[in-house]
Amino acid sequence: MLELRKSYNPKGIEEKWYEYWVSKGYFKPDSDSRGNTYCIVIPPPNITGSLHMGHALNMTLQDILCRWKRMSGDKVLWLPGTDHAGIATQNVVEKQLTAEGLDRHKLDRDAFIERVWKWRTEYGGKIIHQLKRLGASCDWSRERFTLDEGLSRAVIEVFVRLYEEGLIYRDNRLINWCPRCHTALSDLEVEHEELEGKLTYIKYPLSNGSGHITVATTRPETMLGDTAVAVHPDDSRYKDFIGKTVALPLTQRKIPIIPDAAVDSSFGTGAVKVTPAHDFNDEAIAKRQSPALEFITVIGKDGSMTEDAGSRYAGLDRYECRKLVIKDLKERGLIEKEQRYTHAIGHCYRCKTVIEPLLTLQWYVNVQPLAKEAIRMVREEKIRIIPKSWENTYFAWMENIRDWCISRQIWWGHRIPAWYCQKMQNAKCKMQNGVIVSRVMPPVCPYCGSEELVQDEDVLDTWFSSALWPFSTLGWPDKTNDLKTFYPTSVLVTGFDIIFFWVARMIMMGLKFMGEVPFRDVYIHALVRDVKGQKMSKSKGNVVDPLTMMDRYGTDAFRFTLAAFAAQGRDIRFSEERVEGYRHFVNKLWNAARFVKQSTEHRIQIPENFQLSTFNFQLPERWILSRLAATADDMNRALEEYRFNDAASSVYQFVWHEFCDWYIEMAKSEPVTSESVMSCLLYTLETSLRLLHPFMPYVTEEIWQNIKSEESEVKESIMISDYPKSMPRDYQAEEDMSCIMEAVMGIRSIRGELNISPSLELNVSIKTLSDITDKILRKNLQYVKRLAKAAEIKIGRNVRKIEGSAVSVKNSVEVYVPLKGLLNIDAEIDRLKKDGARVEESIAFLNKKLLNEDFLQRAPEEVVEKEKTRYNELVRKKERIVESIKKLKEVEVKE
RNA sequence: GGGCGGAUAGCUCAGUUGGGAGAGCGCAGCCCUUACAAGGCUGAGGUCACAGGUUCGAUCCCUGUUCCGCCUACCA
Repeated sequence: MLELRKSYNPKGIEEKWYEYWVSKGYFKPDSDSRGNTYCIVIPPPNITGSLHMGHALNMTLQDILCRWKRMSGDKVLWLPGTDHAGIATQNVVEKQLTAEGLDRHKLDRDAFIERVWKWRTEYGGKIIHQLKRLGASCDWSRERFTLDEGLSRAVIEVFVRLYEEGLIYRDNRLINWCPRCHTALSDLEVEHEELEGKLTYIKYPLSNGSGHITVATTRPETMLGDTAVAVHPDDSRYKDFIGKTVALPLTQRKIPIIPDAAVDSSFGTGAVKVTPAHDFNDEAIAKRQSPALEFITVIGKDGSMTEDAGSRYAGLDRYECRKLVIKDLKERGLIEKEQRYTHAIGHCYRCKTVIEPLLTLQWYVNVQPLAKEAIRMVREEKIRIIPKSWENTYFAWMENIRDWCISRQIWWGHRIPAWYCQKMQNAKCKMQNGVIVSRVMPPVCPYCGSEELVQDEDVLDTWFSSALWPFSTLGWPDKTNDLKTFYPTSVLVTGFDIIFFWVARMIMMGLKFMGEVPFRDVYIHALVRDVKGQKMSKSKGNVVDPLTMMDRYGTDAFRFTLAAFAAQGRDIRFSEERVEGYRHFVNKLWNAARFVKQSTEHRIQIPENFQLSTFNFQLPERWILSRLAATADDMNRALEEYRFNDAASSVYQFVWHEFCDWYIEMAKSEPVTSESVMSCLLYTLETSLRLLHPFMPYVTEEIWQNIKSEESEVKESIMISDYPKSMPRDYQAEEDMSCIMEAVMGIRSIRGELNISPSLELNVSIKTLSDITDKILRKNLQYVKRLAKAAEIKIGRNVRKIEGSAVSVKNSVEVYVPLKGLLNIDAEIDRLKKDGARVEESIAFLNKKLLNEDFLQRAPEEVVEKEKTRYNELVRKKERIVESIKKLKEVEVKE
C-alpha cells in the first residue's frame, strides 16, 4: 500500500490512472450492463484547434455526466471525434506552403489534399491528447473524423437524397464571398461588426441636363456597377424623376430612376443607388423590377475591380478604388458632402476579411421544410433545451431560416457528388443542364451517354457533415448495432454560439434521416470569459490556458472550479483564485483521507455489505451519515437537472464543513479502536469519494485505491463502483446534533471574541433550556469538551452562572465561561450589548409584523405560527442577555 | 431596429414554487491543537442598481428608468 504524502501532488498520479482506466476498457460501454443506455456525442473540436477554456468546460461537464451515469449503472457511450474544419485547416496548410514559396495551385489538387492529410496526421491529434489530460472518459476505440470513410459515405448519401427530393438545388445569386479565403460563406459564417465609416453623398446628373439627383452610399466604388437609382414611389420630392435616367458619372452608362417601396424616404436623400451585383438589398430591388435590372459585376473574387469597372479602375483593390472614385468625383464637383456614419460590416468568421457580396453559382439546401419539423420537436418537448431561455433564440432563427449555401470553393472537404456533362448531346441532357448527382462517379452521362464528365470542383460546408454527426458517427447509413442501441443520444452539451451552426442543423438532419430526434436534451452552457467579463481572445491577450491551469493546480481542482462556476444561464468570469481555492479543497480531502487511513490502519476495510443498522452508532455517527445521505440526494437531484454548481457546492460543504470540521474532530474524542467510529469514518470517506469522483476523477481514484478493502476486491476502480443513491435520513440526529453545535459554538464565540488563547482549557457551565437538551448534552459531553477545548463542563437545567463569567445565549442553551482574572468585564459587556442590539432589531421587526392584523389573517397559519415562536424565543433571549449584563455590572461595581 | 441576459459583501458568484439573504477569495483578531498553515477558531462587512405597482409581506412577480454584456437584422 502506498503511503499518502502530507500534501496532494497530482504529478504522475493523473497519467497513471488515466492509462489504467483506458487499459481496463472502462470507457467502453459495458456490454454486461442491463441499465439504461446513455450516450453523448462530443462536439467535435477542429483539428486545427488547441484546448481552450470553452473546450475544457464543455468536456468537464460531459465527463461529469458520463461518469455519474456510468457509476449509476447506465450503459454509457461517450463518443469522441474531430472535425476537419475545411476553411481553417486549408488556411493553415496554405500558410505553410506560402512559407515554402509554394501555393496550392502549383501543387495539384491531389497533392494538396495529400499534404493536408499529412498535416492532420502530424498535428491534428493534438487536441485529442489535451482532452485526455482533462480526464475525459470517451470511448477512444470509437473515435471518428468528419472526413473518414464512413462519415464521407453518410455525407454523400444525404446529399444525393436531398437532391433527389429537390431540397438541394443550384442557383446563381448573391452570396457572401470572402476575397481572402476565396470561397462562398453561408449567412452564419459572416460576423457583423459595427464600424465607423463614411456616408458619401454623390450627385448623379440627369441625362437631360435638367439637374441632378443625390444618392448617399457607404460604398462609393460600387457606383461603377450601378444599374438604377431607386426612390420611394410615394416620395413627392421625386415624383417627377421616376422614369427619367441619369448619366452615371465616371461611366458611359445611362441608368433609370425607378420606384421601389423598400426605399426609406427619411434616410439620406431618399434616393438610393442600386448595385444589384454587390448588395443584397439592391439584388432584391433589381429582381422586383420588370424587366429585371442588369447585374454588373465590378468587383472580382480577389476583391479587386474587374474590367467592367472601366479601364481606369480595373485591377485596383476595392478600397484603393474607393479613394480614386471619390477623388475623381470631387474633381467633377459631384460630391455633395461626406458624413461620419457607423454601420455594421460583414467579416469572414475565419479570417476577418470584409466579405463581398458576389453573384455566383452555388449549391443550396432548402431548409424550411426541415425546419418546420425541427421547431415542432422543441415545441412539443421531444427535445428539451436547457436552460429554457435559449428556446426563444432557437425558434427565432428557425422560423426565419433562409436557404443554406453549402458549396465552398476550397479543396479540403467533402467534394460535391455532382458531375457536369460536357457534351449535352440531347434534349434530356440539356433539360438537366447536364447536371448529374450520384453516389459514385457515373461512367457515362446517364442522359446522353457522353463520356466527358467533369466533377464539381467544390466541397461542402464543414457544418454539412457536422449536422450528421449524431448518426453518422454511429455507423449510418449502415444499420449498425450502435445506431440501434445509442440513437437518439441522451444529451448534447454545447455552447450557445453554435446553436444555429450545429444544434439546429443536427435536429433537422436527424429528423429527416433517422425519423427521430438526435438527442433528448440540449444543455447549453456558459461562455468562459476573463475576470473582467471580456471574451477571451488571442488579440486581447487575456486568454487563460487550461493546460497551464492543470499544470499549476492539478486537473481535479481545475475541473471542480469549472463545475462550480457552471451556473445555468450565466457566463463564467474565470478567476484563477477560485482554482487555487479548490486546490485547497483537493488537499483537504487528501488530508482527511490520511487521517482516516491512519486511524483505521489496523482495520482498513469496510465490512462487506456494510449495514448501518448493524452498529450501535452514537449521535455523531448518526448525524454525519444523515448528512451524507442528504448530500447524495442533493447531488443526484442537481445532476439530473444539470445544476453542476449546486452539486459541486453541496459536496464541498459536506466534505469540508461537516465531515472534516465536525465529524472528524468528534471522532478524535473516541478511542481509535472503536469499531463503529472506524467504520463510519471509512464509510463516509469512501462514499464521499464516490460522490466526488465525477468531478475530481484522479484524486478520488488515488485515495480510493489506497483505502479500499484488500480482501474483498469486488471492484477494481472507483470509476466502476456504484454512485451513492438515496440513503435514509436521521432527522432526529440532525436536530439533536444542533444542540451540541450550539454549545460548542457558544464557547468558541466567547473564546474568539474575548481573545482567549485556544490552548487555554476552560471551565464551562452550560444551562440547558429543556430536559431533552439536557439529556443530549450529558450523553455527548465528551464531544463538546473536545471541540470547545473545555477542561470541565457543568451541565444542568438550573446551573447558576458564576460571578464574572462570559455568557453566550443560544436557543437551546446558555453557556457560561468563568474567566477569573482573565475577564475584561467591559469587553464582555460590549459583546453582550452588541448581541442584544441585534436581537432587539429582530424583535422590533417581528413585533410590527405580528401586530399587523392583515398579516395574522392572511398569511398561512404555519407562517404566523413560525414567526410567533421566533418572536417568543427572541424575547426570552433578550431577557437573558439583559440579565447577564446586569450581573456583570454588579461584578464590576464590587471590584 | 428587434430580442435576450445581467446589476446581491471589497472581489468572483449562489439564492428552485414571495415569509428579514449565503459561499469562496480577500480583510481583522487569536492559534504551528499529533489529517491538513494549501490549516483551525472567531469576527467585521449588504437601503439585494433606481422609481413605481401587486401583496398582509417583494432580492424574488409586474411596469418604467439608468448602466453593462450578448445575440440578431438588407436603412443605402
